[in-house]
Amino acid sequence: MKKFETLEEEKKRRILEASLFEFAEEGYEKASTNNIVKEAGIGKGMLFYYFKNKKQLYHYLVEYSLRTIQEQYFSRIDTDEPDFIERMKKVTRLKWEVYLENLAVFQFSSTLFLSDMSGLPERLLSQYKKLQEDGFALLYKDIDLTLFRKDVSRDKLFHIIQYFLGGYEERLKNELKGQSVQAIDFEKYVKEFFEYLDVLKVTFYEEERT
Amino acid sequence: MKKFETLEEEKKRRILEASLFEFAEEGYEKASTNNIVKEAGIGKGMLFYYFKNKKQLYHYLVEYSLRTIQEQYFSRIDTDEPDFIERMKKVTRLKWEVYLENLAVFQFSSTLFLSDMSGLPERLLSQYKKLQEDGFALLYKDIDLTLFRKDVSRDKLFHIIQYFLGGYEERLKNELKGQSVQAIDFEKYVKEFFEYLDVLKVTFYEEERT
DNA sequence: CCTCCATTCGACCACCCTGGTCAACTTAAA
DNA sequence: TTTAAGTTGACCAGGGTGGTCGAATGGAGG
Repeated sequence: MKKFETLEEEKKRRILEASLFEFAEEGYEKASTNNIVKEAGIGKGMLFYYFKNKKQLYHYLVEYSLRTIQEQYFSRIDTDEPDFIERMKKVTRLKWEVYLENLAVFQFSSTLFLSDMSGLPERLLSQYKKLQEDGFALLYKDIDLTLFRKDVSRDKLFHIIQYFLGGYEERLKNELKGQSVQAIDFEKYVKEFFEYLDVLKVTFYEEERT
Repeated sequence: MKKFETLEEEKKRRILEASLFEFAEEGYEKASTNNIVKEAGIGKGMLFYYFKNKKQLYHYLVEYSLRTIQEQYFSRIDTDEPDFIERMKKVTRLKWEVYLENLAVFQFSSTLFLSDMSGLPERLLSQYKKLQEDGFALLYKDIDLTLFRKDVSRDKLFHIIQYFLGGYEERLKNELKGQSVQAIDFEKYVKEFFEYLDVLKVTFYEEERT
């Protein structure tokens, strides 16, 4: 939609943010265009001047979100780090940074990925598929497997770390819910998180050969 | 509500289940009494014959859920097991069993606990507080701390296990979403889960003294 | 100054759903 | 046959829905 793209940045930001949050919280059907225009501070008519209807707005948001995640997050992951746990440190730190700078996009996406996307246009579906593949590869490519201890299943150690990351992230989101982004002492949580991963290094990696 | 309590079991079950699911999925405000009566297969009038209004129905569901979790789950946790990981095995197995037998209650409760409960009557609030305290004690009371290895923070090992449990549970819920309860090969997941915990025993507990 | 057109607004539309009521009906017991 | 409890769904006023459109605004070009 050229009309929307050429808008001044600030207004664009307000409309995108309001729309992403509304769809994230309510889902497609129940999201209210009235709420969106109220939150974005524009007249009702403008939304349908920029986007021809609710569905087209939604598709625009999906594309925008997938692109943002690709550009801001995935494309910046450092796959030169062969130590799995060290890579997880870097990946997670980057993820949180990008998350806090793009709250609306991430919240919209996390509900999007859980929802039924089968109704989306082909172009968006393949864009999503590519994102999945990239994300998977970036996490596991060129990992040095010899670091792990050998008396238990390496796959299980791998997965335990994954589940731990998921659980920790969720607790973090719950704890920070409602706080303003600026008020969050980011480094404090990074430090604590790294300490946990260091414990996993001691317990999951082979002992240092002296 | 005496009217409702003395109903035949089957009808009671249908109404409870329909209500719990509706409130769980939509939240209090957006939950529709029309949907509930349709799903429960009763006339609109009956719901307001049993419960004087929407709010009273909701309060009844809260109390019912708290009571169910207390009776079916918490009161059956075995606190004689001093080995933390072994206790987690027992607790989790019991939790899953009860979860599958009371899907509606657990789904309602998990949204309830995340929501703002400050508007609830005092009686329900203190009932909830008691549940929290009990749950905490049952998980940590009389644990044998000497089993853990001593070269890393015991608290961190504790928490990592907690986060792992949370992450694993969430993945399981996602994987099983949409499947009918009967179709689930419960034991398969229990077995896999226990294997993970055994890995944690090897890595987090002190080596056997020979 | 006027003209023109892109931009902006919000009142308005027909439609749908809401929590709750109530007159009418059925059932079952006395 | 009488009485009361149980049950129904049409109905209500109120509010929200996605989307439209006539009118107002503002700035550029003549």
